[in-house]
Amino acid sequence: MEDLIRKNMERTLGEEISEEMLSDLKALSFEKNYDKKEYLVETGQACNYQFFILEGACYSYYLNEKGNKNVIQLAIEEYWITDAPSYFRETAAVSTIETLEPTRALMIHKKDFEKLCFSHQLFDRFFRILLQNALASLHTRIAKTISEDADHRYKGFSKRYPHFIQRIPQYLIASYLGIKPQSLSRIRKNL
Amino acid sequence: MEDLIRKNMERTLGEEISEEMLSDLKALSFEKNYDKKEYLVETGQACNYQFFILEGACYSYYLNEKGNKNVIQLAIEEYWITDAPSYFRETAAVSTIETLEPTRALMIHKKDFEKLCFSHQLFDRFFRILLQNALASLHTRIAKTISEDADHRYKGFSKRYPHFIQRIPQYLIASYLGIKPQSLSRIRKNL
DNA sequence: TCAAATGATTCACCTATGTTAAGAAAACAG
DNA sequence: CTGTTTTCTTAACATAGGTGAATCATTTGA
Repeated sequence: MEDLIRKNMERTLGEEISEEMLSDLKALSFEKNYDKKEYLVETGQACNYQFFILEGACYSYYLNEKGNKNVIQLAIEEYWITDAPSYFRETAAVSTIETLEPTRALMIHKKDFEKLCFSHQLFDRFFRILLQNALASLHTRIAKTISEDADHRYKGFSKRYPHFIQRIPQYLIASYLGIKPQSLSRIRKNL
Repeated sequence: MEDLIRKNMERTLGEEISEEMLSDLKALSFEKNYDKKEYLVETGQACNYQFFILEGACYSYYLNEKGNKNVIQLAIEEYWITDAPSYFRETAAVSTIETLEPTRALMIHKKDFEKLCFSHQLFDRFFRILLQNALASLHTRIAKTISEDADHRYKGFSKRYPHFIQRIPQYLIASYLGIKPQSLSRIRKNL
């Protein structure tokens, strides 16, 4: 289904987008296929693209000094993912983004992103709304991370993101929740 | 100094803004003074404004079931603060925003925010950049919260936000870091 | 100017989660 | 189908940080 992106934009904006806008988007973006375990972004390099997942699954993580992965984002079909610091400022990526399955993604270069926003106010609005939503979600995530115990966080996560529970390895969900895989296993044992 | 807001916008955008833009902003925003311990936003009510702090200090927090405050944002001069879920979507505020000192803030109603973005592309851009920066910071905060121990988080925080260490009560900083005031006190004792 | 409220510290004890290590189960590759 | 790698589980033990209670210090405001 080629028009996942159109659907995503129209749902986010609450209005239909013109054919012209869509064709400008297609002209300034492209699709790419990745195998399982390939990198979309690597720490330390410039992240020049944001990705809209058309098919597949991936995740982003930070590595700390001890070499542990700390999962920042999970993404499957219809999710947007990128290294925000690098894409939006002019810095090196702080996270790595890796596929979990063979993945097909729509990619938008940051220059083209600026062009799109400049040429259609509706793009500006669309991306502003995406950012607003992301911000609201992160506020909620922070609040839960600092206030709830691991058990509650896992229950809340499973309820809110059942599609992730089915597709993402448990040890990555554990990391996303800020706990160790063994602890998540223990939590699941007690229902 | 009346033009804190201009300074903030120009620094963020990396370019000067026109007199016209500035006067449109002034026309669609207003200033308000708050006493210490007043609410800018209350949980459950619509949050129709975003606030740019001209003078003073405030913080936003979620209350969990047990009635504990969980600090989401801290803000002093030149910081923007609002309840993102409520301001950007059409929902009730999930957080409370309260002053810590007598505070003077510039307020922008969400309707006027839309108008400003619509009438000057540069406003769109400005707010998109604000959001992008906020997002990048939250990614970092999440990563640190789930990967570092309390001691490291406090050290990192003091280094990055020395101005908050001086002005914000310790028990709120503890909450921001996801720990109890007693623990922060224990951490500080060991330098 | 002093009582009351607020914020910080300390301590003894407790608990959730981390650590290490091992083995079972599932997924994958040849 | 079979061996290898990845993911998940279990358990014994260790520890960072939570809890509750008491005390001290500081700020506030009547």
